Amino acid sequence: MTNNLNAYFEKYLQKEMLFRDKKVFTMSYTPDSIEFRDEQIDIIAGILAPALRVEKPSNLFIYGKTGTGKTLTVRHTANHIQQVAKEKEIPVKVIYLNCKLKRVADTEYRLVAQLGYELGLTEEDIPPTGLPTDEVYKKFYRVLDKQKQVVILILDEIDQLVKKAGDEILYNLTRINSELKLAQVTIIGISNDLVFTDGLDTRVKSSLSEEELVFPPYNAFQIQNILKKRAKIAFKDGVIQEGVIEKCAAYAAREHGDVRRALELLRVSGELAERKGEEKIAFSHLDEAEDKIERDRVIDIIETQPKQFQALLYAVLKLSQNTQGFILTGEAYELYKSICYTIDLRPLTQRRISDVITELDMLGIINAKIISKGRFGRTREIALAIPSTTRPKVQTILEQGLAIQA
DNA sequence: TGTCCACTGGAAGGGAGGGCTT
DNA sequence: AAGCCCTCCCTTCCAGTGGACA
Repeated sequence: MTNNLNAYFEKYLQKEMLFRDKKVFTMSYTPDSIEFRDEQIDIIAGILAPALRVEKPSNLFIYGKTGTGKTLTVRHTANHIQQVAKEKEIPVKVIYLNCKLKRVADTEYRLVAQLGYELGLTEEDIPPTGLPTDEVYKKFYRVLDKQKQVVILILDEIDQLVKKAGDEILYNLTRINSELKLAQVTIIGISNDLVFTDGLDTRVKSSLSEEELVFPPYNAFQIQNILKKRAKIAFKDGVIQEGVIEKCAAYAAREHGDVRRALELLRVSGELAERKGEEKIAFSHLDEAEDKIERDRVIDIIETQPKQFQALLYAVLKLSQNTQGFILTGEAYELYKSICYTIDLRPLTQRRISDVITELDMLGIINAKIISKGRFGRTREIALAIPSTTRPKVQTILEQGLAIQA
């Protein structure tokens, strides 16, 4: 390769590129118009409109599965309101927070701190850690209440927040208005979890869902439509083989109508085709892309896990090579312990490992199901949720990460 | 029918790592 | 520097449990 580098780059430059503009594939891309969501936009706009009269809009709760356009639609509508407010000098402020982002808004302290930052406080006012939580609240209230204004607080993936930090935080937030003299806060909660509110404190529940809105999944036709529109911007003319978009949409529709998936699939297909120097994106690229996306996701997760998690995963991997069927918690724990001893790592307790198993399950790296073996106790059946083609690679990564000689 | 296994998962708490105020 | 308060990761302790078996 070294000797041919010039030739390679030369060829690279000459090669017909498939992409015209990749920005439509980024998360932050907002199309001028949002397809198939007029109804939802109208409803949201109607609910938020009182903000323009500096009255507090009702709180709103939005459900819908991933990739159904919730975030996009809400932000789109809220931005419009803010735009109008700005022109007419009406004091409306929109704050958008994604509660899932680690180290941003996944605990009560950090959420409130983040809200403070959004309102102009700095890390000097609220350090990332250290203050009592109610002190952070006070600082937040103070900056919020400095002027008469309506604040629209959009909490995306709010279910994640509650799962990690409990629902007390929502209780505090819904009561926030009674603490304020000038400002008013409206909360828009967005959740992927359709039964999320079931577990909430009833007071929180009723106050948070003054209004509710459900985003249905897109159907195959709608996904197709959206894909075509974006593909027109993203790719040069005629580089997508007939039927590829349709199939892409069909995949995604089957997988719960997730447009984000569909877009990613299309992008990766394009990249694969381009890298191979092909002129058209074909069905084969679509299949390859599906594989690659899953593989990258798995590898990315595994590489960033702490050693303890990796050691456990290695144990599960080894066990699933040697035994047919399921692995039980006890077995996995025993092997994990002996792995720890050979690599000089202090093993965690079984209780902790139990939580680690749950975490890996939630990441989709393993499947763990509680079963009862009657007289022989209750435990979890664990199975690796990694496609067999990816396992050798995973094994190498783990062996490197843990410094194990194969 | 009751027993009893091999765990699960809740509760409490410790201590390391951080930063605050005084 | 002392004394708080925070989060995160972890341990210890323990009550709870579905269902095969006696």
